Amino acid sequence: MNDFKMEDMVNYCKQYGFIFQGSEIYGGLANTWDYGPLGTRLKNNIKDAWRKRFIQERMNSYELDADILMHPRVWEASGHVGGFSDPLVDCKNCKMRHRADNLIENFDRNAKPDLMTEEEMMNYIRTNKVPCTKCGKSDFTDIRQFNLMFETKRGVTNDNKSIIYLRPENAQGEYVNFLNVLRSMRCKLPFSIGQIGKAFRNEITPGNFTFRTIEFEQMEFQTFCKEGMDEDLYNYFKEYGKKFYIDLGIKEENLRFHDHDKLAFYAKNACDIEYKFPFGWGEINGTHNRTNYDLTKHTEYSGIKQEYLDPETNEKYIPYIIESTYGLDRSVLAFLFDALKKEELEDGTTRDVLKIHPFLAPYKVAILPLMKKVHSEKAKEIYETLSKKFMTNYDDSSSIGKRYRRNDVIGTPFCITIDDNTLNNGTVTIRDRDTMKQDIIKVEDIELYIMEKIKF
RNA sequence: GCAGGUGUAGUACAACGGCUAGUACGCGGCCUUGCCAAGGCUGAGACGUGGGUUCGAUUCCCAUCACUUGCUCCA
Repeated sequence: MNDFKMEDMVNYCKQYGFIFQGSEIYGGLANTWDYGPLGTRLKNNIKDAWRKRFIQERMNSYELDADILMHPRVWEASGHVGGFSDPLVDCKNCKMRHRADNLIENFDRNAKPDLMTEEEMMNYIRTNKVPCTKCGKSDFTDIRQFNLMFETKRGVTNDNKSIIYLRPENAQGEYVNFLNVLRSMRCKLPFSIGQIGKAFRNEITPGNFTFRTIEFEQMEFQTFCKEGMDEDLYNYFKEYGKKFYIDLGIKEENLRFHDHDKLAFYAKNACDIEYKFPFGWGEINGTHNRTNYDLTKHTEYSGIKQEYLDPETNEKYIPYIIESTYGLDRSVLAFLFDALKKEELEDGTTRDVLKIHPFLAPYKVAILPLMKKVHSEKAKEIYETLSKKFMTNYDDSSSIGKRYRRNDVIGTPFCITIDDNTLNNGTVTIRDRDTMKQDIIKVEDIELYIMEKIKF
């Protein structure tokens, strides 16, 4: 169980510079959040961990950085222009909002709202007096479409042809560059394209802090393979993803798989990794077997064959794709919830400690001169050296105990105290956040000492 | 987007139709101390925004924005 509620987490993040409300001085903008100095470090460290695990340590994995803005035809091919919207109606009586297709389906299982146009759905509801599931009356507004893609326009003209979209998912960037990566990296199947980047969805959201936002960042991993290998890879990447979180310190009991029983139209199989947030289980990763759907569609819409020539069999085929997407903002939140602890001390008081994996910690080490007047000069010297290697914090105000606490609460794994011994013998006291144990080590050994313990 | 609730320093809370809007923790500085939130002195910091009523509004009213609970939505 988490020690902190969502509200406490929002305050914590604000207080210590992890996450601030977006546009706060103007009253805030719903569901936008800005990462502060420590949050940015944490987020970047998660990206680094992911990049190391998914790109660097895997043969045949390549990173891509595709543009957010893409040709509008991409979203026609992907189905987002046609299908990424919901037909919604409001009950005029009780103000309840419904999806028109769900209303019809509930009313008559044999009706096929998927095959109806908007107008046909409306007519069906009116002629059959389909009732509101809440109040029972049948008095609805017209259907309104909510397309979840953010639109913008390019150029100075305002005609429809100039509408472009902020990408609602990153995957298409990898798909449209399939042939480019294949050729330039001389890939053989199976190979993977990973990407970290932002996506945008114009959703009506219930908030939950950074769990659901209109602008969000994802770490994606698309593996291209031959049909037949797809299910093995799908199962492999589910486990691989879970291991990623566990290796970075998330407790296993706070993670679970959630297999989708209702699949999106492109998917053969889909499974989420969920984290136990205070509001319930929430998706932090999704792995999908997208089959050859996407590349087939892009072949169709672009007229360019998205095929692989198997060098051994000389067979040409459109590869299957296993997609595994990691929500970066959600991962930040999960890591924070999992690591932030209230710890009871011997004297009965408590301290908040961010017991986060050292690889993810915003600062790796804090330099604390025991006495400001006597030890600051030496402390700054050591700071200069260490900061070339790690994110290093420097704190010389208030008592030494208070400075330990300040660093505990932001997750700094090591605190180094500079005292008279440093001046005389060249040794420092290094204190471990989790064990509270202290070691006396030589100044020149600090780097190796820390390096050894922050490995991932 | 609908319905209800809530908006006072970084956080938690207080007060008031009119005087310099208080307290605690946190933050800065100085003194003292010197290895786990010590003490003293001191400093900075807030009535979400806009309009209305009023001689005067942080307080009452309206709107708006944000947060929040429920519904809805969620590739």
